[in-house]
Amino acid sequence: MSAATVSRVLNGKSEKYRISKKTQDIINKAAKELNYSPNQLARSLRLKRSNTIAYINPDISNPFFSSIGKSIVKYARASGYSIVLCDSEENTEMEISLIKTMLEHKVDGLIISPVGLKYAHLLELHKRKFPIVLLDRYFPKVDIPYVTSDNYQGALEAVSLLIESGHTCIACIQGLKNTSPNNDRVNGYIDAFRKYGLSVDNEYIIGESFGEENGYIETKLLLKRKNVPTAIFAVSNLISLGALRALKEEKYMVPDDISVISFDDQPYSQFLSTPMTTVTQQSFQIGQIAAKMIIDQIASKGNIEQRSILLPTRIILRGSVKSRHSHKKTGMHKI
Amino acid sequence: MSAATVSRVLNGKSEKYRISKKTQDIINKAAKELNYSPNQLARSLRLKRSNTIAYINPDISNPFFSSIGKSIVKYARASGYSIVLCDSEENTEMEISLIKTMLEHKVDGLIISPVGLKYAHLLELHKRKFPIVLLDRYFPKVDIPYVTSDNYQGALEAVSLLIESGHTCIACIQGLKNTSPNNDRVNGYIDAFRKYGLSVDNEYIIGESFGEENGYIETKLLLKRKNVPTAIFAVSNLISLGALRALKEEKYMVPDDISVISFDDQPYSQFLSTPMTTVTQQSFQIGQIAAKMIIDQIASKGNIEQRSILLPTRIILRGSVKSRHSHKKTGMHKI
DNA sequence: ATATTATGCGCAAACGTTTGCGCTAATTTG
DNA sequence: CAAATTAGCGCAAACGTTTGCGCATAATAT
Repeated sequence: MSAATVSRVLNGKSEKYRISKKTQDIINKAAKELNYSPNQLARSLRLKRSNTIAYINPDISNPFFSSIGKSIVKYARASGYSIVLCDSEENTEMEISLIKTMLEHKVDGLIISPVGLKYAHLLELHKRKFPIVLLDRYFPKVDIPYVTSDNYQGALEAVSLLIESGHTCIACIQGLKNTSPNNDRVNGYIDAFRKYGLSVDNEYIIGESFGEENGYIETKLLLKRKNVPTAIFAVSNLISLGALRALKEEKYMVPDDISVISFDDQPYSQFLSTPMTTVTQQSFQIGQIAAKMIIDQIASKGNIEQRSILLPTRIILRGSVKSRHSHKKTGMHKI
Repeated sequence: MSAATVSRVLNGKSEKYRISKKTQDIINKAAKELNYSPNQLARSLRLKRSNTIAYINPDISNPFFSSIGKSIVKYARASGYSIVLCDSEENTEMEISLIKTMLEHKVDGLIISPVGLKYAHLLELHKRKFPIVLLDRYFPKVDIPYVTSDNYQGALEAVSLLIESGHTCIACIQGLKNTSPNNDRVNGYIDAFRKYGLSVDNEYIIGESFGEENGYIETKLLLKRKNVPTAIFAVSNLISLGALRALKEEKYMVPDDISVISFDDQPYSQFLSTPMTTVTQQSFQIGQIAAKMIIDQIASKGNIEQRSILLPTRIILRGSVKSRHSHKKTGMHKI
């Protein structure tokens, strides 16, 4: 029984290579008995594909990314792919190094939530027709396919809600500058002001990272200003958590002293001391779509022209936004 | 320039094989220029090691596991290993299948937070001297090395706190039965009652999964009993989240109507409508230790006798536990 | 000048698969 | 019964490394 025959039987090519039923039985039985399992390294080496996809993101412990990770892993496995998870720690150098490692490991494709400040290394892959899809953060100037939420629209609606509730001094605590989700959300913030004919004060667009610490620090500073804003638009779930920490320390009540609205809904959002009004993303779908896209790219050997996907967000109204219209003053009427 | 020489130079074995400085330079320069990067599949095939470790757990989107995942990934990478993350979805069949896949991919070792109901497949690996370490869930009957928290002690302290606060009717909403963290925590619960000479009522040990839904359902049922407990001991972070959901629906206030204490601290725990008293685990250390252990096993080719590690937990006192002692009745005095 | 030792590098096997091609034996056809 | 066809399977190359061994050539010793 040559290795060749074994290979053909075990890979269901008995038909094609006319392996007799008898031989098939012998091989199958032996495989069972010896508990044979193929060496995927050798297989991948020969086949030039590894059935492995890498998912690189900036912070696995962020529930936003971990839930996306879960959906990727789930969908990919159903399609016969394993996922190698990497954490770039919001560091582009690390990201580049991880990609190199993944390429050496011959992953078939790459899903990446990049740090988002540089794209040369990603563009090069795409140009080489290496399967790649961006998730969450993308590059407007560059045509690498991506899937993300409609961050602009989400922010526009969130801030509109604040304005319609009578707020005019609204701080925007942003995440990492010059990344697409941040830009889009900040632009949504700005355009909401425009929409209502208000001017935006750049002094209230602050912050520089998606992390908790940033939310904490910026809120602390905010509360020391002479004009403390009446509302905060937090650009990520971790930022709002940090903001809450600062507000609590400084004994500000939400929403009585200050309103808060946050991007990213989480399971706990409804149980916060004041349940948080959030703009929620369809993270499970995002992951699943990204997985589907990368697998399609792999199947077509990078010769497919893929359209990027923008998923709608949705505002979940809870108690963290207070209306500043006194019932007597307001001229607004519910219909 | 033969492949052999190139290999030796690029792997720093020029000394050993007496490659001339001149040749080294030529090779190094060419490698730079051609942007050469080795094929790790071929390398692994030849070397019989892949510099890859699998981490299988029951739910990546659970922040407990994802933060552990992050620390594993971080430590492993620093030691030159990549991590393949798998999600068994609390399903033993899936777990077995994932392990098979990982072995076929020739991972060098396996860190696993098993479903915890069966261990034959794990024990077999260990007996074959395949590097494996259990994380969080382990098997008392079996000597596979593990790292986990001192769940018994944590539960004992948590429930003792409730009892000392004057609670006697305390529900224990447990997770997946017959898994070690669950057993240990339930035993801690029971022994706390014994310690104070109280009898435990098995009717109040309920539940069957670590998930949110379980916490919700069991709390719902609990609140319909004729004797509603005055306190709930939730055996996981997700269970307490589900409990909160039910309590809110049924308009029970924490801690005035009912006290809650939960295993697993989370960043948001302090911001809940009543900040939650929790028993916190050192998840980052758990991940790091597990990574270190598996790497040591790999280095020793499974010939190391490893001791399992039990990390202490710590109670974080917040507002979700109410004292039922009236100040007049109690004979207890602060010193 | 010859024998010895040191230096520098390539040959070829091995890792475990997959697959085009071809060989033998069995079967069918004329 | 010979020729042609078909059935059934193995040979060997290829994937890209690593490494023991050995072969030249150069340097040194005698």
